[in-house]
Amino acid sequence: MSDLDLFESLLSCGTVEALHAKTASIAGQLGFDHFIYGVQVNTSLTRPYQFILNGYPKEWRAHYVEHNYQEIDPTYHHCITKRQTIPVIWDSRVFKGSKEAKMRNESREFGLLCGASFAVHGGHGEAAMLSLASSQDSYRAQQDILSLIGKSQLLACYLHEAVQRIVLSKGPLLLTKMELTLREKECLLWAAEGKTGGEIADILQITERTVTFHLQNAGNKMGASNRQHAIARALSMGLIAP
Amino acid sequence: MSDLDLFESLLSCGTVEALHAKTASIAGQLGFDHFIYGVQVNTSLTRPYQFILNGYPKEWRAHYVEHNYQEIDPTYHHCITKRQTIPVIWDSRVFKGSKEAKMRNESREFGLLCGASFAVHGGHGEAAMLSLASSQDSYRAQQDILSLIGKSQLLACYLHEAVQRIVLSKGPLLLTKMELTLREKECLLWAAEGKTGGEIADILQITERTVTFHLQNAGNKMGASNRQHAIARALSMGLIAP
DNA sequence: TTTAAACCTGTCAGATCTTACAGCTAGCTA
DNA sequence: TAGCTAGCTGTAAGATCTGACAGGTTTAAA
Repeated sequence: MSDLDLFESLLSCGTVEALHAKTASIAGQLGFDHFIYGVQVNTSLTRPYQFILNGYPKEWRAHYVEHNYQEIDPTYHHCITKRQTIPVIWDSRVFKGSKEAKMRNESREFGLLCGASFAVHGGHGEAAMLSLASSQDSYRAQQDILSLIGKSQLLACYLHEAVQRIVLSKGPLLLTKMELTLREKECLLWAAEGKTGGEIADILQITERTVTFHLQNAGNKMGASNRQHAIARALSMGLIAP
Repeated sequence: MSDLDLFESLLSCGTVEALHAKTASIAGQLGFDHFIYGVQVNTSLTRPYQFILNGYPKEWRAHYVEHNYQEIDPTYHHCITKRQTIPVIWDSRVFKGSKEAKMRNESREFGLLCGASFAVHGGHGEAAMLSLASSQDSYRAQQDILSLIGKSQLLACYLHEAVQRIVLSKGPLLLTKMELTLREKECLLWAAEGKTGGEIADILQITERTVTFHLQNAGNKMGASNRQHAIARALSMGLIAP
């Protein structure tokens, strides 16, 4: 079975449980003992929606949540907050602050001796990351990570796609149903550029009433309570570009 | 030199020309004779901005543009229009329509015998793709593509990051050092959640006038023309990301 | 042919935002 | 002491947005 077939088998998982098992299996075949996948959708800025597939030791995960380590975790910041596209390999340069180093040392005690994190961003504003870790810390184990970095990144891409199909399409957001029409996007885009209704009307050669209409429709689709909210949602969900 | 070092060398390219040469070199080392990278940003929805790094035969590229093949190109639709995250390997299932098959056959005449396309999406709404092609069409060449698919995907990620850095460093907005006060960020965040001035006043236990004051100051700092604009800028500049 | 979606337009009262004026305190630093 | 910054507050006219009313065309799929 080629690597690609292996990854594609993720796409045929029908349930979260099957996906979890399959991912654990593939990670194991690549030589990783632990994995964790998380995706975040900024449907709300103060309370973003998160879905997590946890293949880490439960104790460490509990410890992480309890200490609110997401706040300081540099891999989280790299992949999710800063939305980088390249992977990050866990080394001392990454965990350079004292708090970060402390967190890293604690994670070692739970068996996460070396590893790397991979980012995937979907087209609907969601940011995801996959972390793969080994309970070996030998030079050999670290070299293995480097040599497997391409396959690992690809695993992240396929896993994200699989999660997308299983969870996000059925999830509370119905991202796929939140498609905006061309006019709605145009109006939102110009509104985000600071244009008033009248100015947008001039730009698009329609009446101000129609601009209001499109912005209203867009806002309703996204559950926005006013124009500002609609713009913020469209931006953070990647429906329009700044 | 490990693969990772090779990919990371892309990040130190200072110019588009250097990046082009380096990418061609890396693609060559992976066994690909041709590459093309394109990124699309929907700044204008009717005429989106595109940046392309063309390592395809010039004749084919000209032919592609002349016939407006972007309209029917299934790899473009997969990576850019539909914003998928997984790669697509060029086979007959992909180019299944008659127009698509015609396009594919013509591309073969220009030396693009087998290949694959890889998608990367950044966190700011941009969609990018990297296509890698070989002028060999042997079973061996096709197997090589499959075995190199992980590295190819990773190349796409690094190339995208490199393009981001070069384009952003030349960009007109070098406002990353913009600093907002705590109150300004708080007000912006709640405004982005759709709260009105009065509601934010209640939340922060200050008067509505003061909310207006902070939002005004934040807007002035960012050169925003109104509240919507300030929210959009703060979001796209990552100033109020939680 | 019917249906649906995208698109477009009008009026109008009331809520909200913008921008101008003006003035206050607290804390820090030169 | 003076100067600066962050934070806070007030008034008021005019611009802009919101929401609820009501109506229309075009296009493409069922």
